[in-house]
Amino acid sequence: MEKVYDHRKTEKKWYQFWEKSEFFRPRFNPKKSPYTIIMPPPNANGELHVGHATFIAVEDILIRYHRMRGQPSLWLPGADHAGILTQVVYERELEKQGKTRFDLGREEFYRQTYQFTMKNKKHMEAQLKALGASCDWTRERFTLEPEITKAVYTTFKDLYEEGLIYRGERIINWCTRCGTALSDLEVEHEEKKGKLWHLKYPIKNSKRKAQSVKFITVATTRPETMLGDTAVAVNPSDKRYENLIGQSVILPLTKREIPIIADPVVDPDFGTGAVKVTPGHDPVDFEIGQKHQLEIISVIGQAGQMTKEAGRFAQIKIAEAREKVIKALEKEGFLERTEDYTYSVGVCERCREVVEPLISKQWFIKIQPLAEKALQAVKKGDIKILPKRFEKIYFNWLENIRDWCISRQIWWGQRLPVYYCQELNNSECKVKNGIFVSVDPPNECPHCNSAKLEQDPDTLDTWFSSGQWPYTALGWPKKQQADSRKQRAAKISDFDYFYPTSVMETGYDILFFWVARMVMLGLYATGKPPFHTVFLHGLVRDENGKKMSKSRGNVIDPLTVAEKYGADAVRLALVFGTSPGNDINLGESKIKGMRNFTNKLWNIGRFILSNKPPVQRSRICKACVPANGKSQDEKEDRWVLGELEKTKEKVTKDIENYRFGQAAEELYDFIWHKFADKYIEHSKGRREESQPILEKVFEESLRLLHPFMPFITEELWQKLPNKTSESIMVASWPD
RNA sequence: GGGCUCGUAGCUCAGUUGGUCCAGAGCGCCUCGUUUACACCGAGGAGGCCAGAGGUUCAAAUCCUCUCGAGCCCACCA
Repeated sequence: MEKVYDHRKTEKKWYQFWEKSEFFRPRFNPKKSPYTIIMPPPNANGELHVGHATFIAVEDILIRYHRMRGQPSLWLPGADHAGILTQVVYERELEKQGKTRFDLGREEFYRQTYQFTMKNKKHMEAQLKALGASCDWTRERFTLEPEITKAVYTTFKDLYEEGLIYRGERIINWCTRCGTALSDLEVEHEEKKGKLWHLKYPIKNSKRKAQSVKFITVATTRPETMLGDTAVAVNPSDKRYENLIGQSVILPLTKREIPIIADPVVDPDFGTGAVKVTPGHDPVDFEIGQKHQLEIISVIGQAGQMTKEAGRFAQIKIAEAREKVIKALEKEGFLERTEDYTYSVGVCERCREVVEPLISKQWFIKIQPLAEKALQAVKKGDIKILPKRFEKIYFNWLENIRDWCISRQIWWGQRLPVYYCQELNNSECKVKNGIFVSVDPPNECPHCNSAKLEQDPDTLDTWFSSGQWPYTALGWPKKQQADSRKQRAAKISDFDYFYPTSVMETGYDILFFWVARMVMLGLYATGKPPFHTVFLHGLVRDENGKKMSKSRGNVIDPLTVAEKYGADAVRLALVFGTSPGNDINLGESKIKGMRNFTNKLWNIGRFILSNKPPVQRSRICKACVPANGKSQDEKEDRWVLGELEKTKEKVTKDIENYRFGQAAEELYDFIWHKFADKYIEHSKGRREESQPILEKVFEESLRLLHPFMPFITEELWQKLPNKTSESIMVASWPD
């Protein structure tokens, strides 16, 4: 054995061995309850980052542990097409060639993005393997493969036919760069320094009597939207405006007459207590408009410029229009004053462009009924969220949820399974507006048999498909699909056997985006919770707790450090001393420390395995050591075996309770400071006698350590003179 | 506006239902040591009124209240 452990000589070798031996594939056994983790499918548009490495470290611990406990354990890998993000990434690639997606056209763009995605996916698979993920590659899935898409369409159709998916013209978040609608979650809010403009709206007929015109003053951060105002609202209990309610104002610049209305959402203490209402460009105003049946005027278009409704400001970009409107208002004496103001603007999560609320015809999920069940599932304890504090956050989100806009005006993704019959004069089609949903591409309209059909050009929100991942990846709804011959004989499909899954392990940042949606859609489509436990890990930050980002230059690339220090070291560094749900600070020094531990382990092995075999290799167990031997040696023996027992107990309990950081510390402390520093040092004076105990403690330590550090433990296991299985992966967990 | 997390050794963090690992680990620092497992090492050491104040208790880093600091998430802040 070399003096220093070289991970480069072992890691690849053992991964290939495991995969070839089919150790990653669970053996179907109807008598045993399976253990299943569906891997959060990485986005197939780039490299794996340290966040991926975290879930690999944690999920692989769980899977390897349960596998060693004898459960048929499935860790199902996959990749996500990641809708808008991938489209943005590939558009940037095109930009380098001076092209846009429109130069390619929809089909060609899709084809190229598909190729790009496949290339990335392949690369990511290699990265997952390099990090030691013991997932079942024979079951790997991709969100855009036909089977998955069909399953996603099936759910869409069911929801549509139950009236839970509808098409509506409503106010949505619009990204002018991406040219698509976004859900509320895809909009991030940024603080921005701007102005609060106070505008004076003249009250109609107010100058008949007096010389001076009476005004009502409203404040706004977006003066250009005043062109689309269709009311001024005040609080009904506001004494100041009591007698103005019901009157109207003449909207400056447009000369339109709009009413003064009363609505309780208006806060009388904010600003002047009077607010301009622009139902076309503000979500709150939209709701006020609905309540009071106000006209909707869209003055901002999808390209980020003023529409013809904006009159003389038409075609002008928003920012410029803002200045021009202010100038015009000032000139005409409608600008009362201006003050500095910090407000928040919505920006597109993917491209950071400012998001415009505007009216558009989109597809929505009526979410309340689904949310209610998702709430109950956690409240009743059918699903446990760990750490528990996230349950509260989950409840809060679901209790205040709004309908989910699921249509996107992008090309990359699953196209809506919605078709429009062009024979709208047919009576049956008239009733249904010629709209129908079909899982398979239809040849004709189901109502009038017309072949003149058009498919909706929109694509589905990527989270609508990933929200169904736990069951679509397992082959739902095609029940016959089974993996092994035994399964087929028992007529049990993967879905039957492995669903509901055991644990959903992911970062807390996608609790809403993904976890909550999986619960809602899983309960809806399968009638069962998609998993029993949600375990949320923290986000990885740099060694000073700062967010990792390319611009800061503090990014740790997991593959680079794995190459340098070994995948085992990186994985251990990601769990050692961490606690559930709390962020993880990671610096290279920590990884280096863990690398040192792998070397320590290696040298413990080198010491024990290079010892001459003992004169007689007696069977070692606690009972074999004289229970009340009085010699120092016997005390040492009993001590180390007792410590081993304690460690086994603690580590097992820690893993069962998801305290991986604690478990790692226990193992580190026992192996290094108790076993090596104390017992082994002491054994040097009586090597032959202590050899059986050395071997026993070493062998069990390797098994305990294996879920955390799979590679080095396998390498050492293979060197054991009396190993009990052909791989440590399939050895039993020490009890 | 609502909610969450954190504040423990110079730095980064553990500390499970309050008591027999309760004051810990890694990195860093100091002294010594190249004894045939390991210098990616060993032996020893310095260093913390567990943010502050009050309370509950026989007993609190651990539970409760408040204060002060740091960060994060949600929200219809015109």
